[in-house]
Amino acid sequence: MPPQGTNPSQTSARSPVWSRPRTAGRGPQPSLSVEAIVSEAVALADAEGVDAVSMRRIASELSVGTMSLYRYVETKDDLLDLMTDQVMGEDGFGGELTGDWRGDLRGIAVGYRELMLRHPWVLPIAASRPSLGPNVLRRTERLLGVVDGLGLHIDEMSGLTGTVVAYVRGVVLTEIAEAEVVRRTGQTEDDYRRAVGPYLGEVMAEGKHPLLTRFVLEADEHPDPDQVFLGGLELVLDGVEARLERLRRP
Amino acid sequence: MPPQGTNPSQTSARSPVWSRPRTAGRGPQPSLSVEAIVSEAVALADAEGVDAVSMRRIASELSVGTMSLYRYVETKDDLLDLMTDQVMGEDGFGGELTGDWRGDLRGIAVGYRELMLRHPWVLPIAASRPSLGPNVLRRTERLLGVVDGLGLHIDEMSGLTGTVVAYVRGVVLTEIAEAEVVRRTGQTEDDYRRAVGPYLGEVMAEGKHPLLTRFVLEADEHPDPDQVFLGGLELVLDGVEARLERLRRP
DNA sequence: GGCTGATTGCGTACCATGTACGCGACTCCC
DNA sequence: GGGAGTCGCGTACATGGTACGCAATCAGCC
Repeated sequence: MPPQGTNPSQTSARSPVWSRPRTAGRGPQPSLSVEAIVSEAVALADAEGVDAVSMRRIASELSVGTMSLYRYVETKDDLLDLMTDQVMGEDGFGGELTGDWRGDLRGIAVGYRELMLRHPWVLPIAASRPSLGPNVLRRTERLLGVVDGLGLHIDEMSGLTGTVVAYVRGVVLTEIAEAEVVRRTGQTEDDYRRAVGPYLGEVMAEGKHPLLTRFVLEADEHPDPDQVFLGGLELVLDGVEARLERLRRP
Repeated sequence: MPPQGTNPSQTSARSPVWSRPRTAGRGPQPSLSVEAIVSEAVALADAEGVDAVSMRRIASELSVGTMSLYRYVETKDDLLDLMTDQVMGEDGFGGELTGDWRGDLRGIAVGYRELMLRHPWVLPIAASRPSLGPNVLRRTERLLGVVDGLGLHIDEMSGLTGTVVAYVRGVVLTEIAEAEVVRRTGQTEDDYRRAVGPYLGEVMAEGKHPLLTRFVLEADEHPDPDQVFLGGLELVLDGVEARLERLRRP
């Protein structure tokens, strides 16, 4: 990554991947396709983590020279955008909305979390400027649709849904980080607890952390992550409900 | 990073940084200290982003050979843990709790967000297994203290506070990602909007995305991030309130 | 006061990354 | 059949973390 990172540069006008021309014409038959590259990259990222996705690796997996990939994809960031959009379409968006905002919102949140757990590398990408691929657009439309028809201003609609999305991302961020540590170091949560146990024992013996102590001694050691997520989600949905009521009788 | 990433290895028992012996003794006077290294690394990360924090760079900033750092710090990951804990203590934790759970929780959430915006690199670290440094421990204790004395089981206490924390992290994740893009590419949000405008125009013209269209046309173009965050936070706190009421009368 | 052995600083080396550049081979259009 | 545009890709560069081993340094013991 050459002179980058310190240049408030002139790149300010790159057009989005989605609207770049698909030139056709004269030369030899392309032996690859953007789709093939994207699919391979997704498979790699899912199986071995984002770090495994290097241009060299993708190329070798496709039995192709590294630099050949750059005939199809402008930069690695573009590739990541394309990967994200592919994956955002894979679950068919979860079917029609029912009109029950609470159920619909819950369904979307659950589906979004599952998608990100299947493809841990999407979270950081999805959380930055949305790469406006067709599938991302359809998802956004559907999400806003949940609170449509309730007489809200668009800013309120995006505020409500945005809050739920933020919660989902926050939870998933932690879950992914944990899984990532396990994948990279091979140290499971139990290993960790054992390694940290003696130190925590000392800390508890000091007596300055009574609640932490209660937590270590009394808390459920293996809470079901799904239940934890769903519990917090209902809490957030209660918050949405309260807000909706307040907005409807001013 | 040599043979790592594919080894379900035997590392399973590394002790936490916090409990490693500080050997003293025979040799020459150390010309550095862990603290000096950590401080330099934090300064660098804040000023130029995590990517600027390389062992070579820190060393050169301290006018010292690269490999000298490894006499004080075992790996870069350890260094990141140490950096995190340093930063977690910098705001004095925000003073005494008032006993008003809603105000206290709001204060902690606001402070936590500010801390992460000041030091964008902490989020991914804080979200994975907590590096149990002294400052992190005090923060955790304080957070649990907010919902202490309400007669809740420790699992409920950690569920409630965890949900709030997840929301904060989700919001901040997006804010940081945006800032990071600006820092790295120099493309501001307005530049982005301009670059993407024509493409979005086409999409809107198709007519398949009425809500997205409303959003583009009617939504506040420059919402105050603080207000957006606080708005969502109140929503979540309403959810907490609802949950508390339900828990208190079973 | 000199020896022993631990500790410090650090140069060198290895492998991995993204991608700019430019060359030769291919193929469609005229 | 020739020119123009495209494809595949080898080479090269700067950047990253850190294993290894050597020389300089100094505390403690005799």
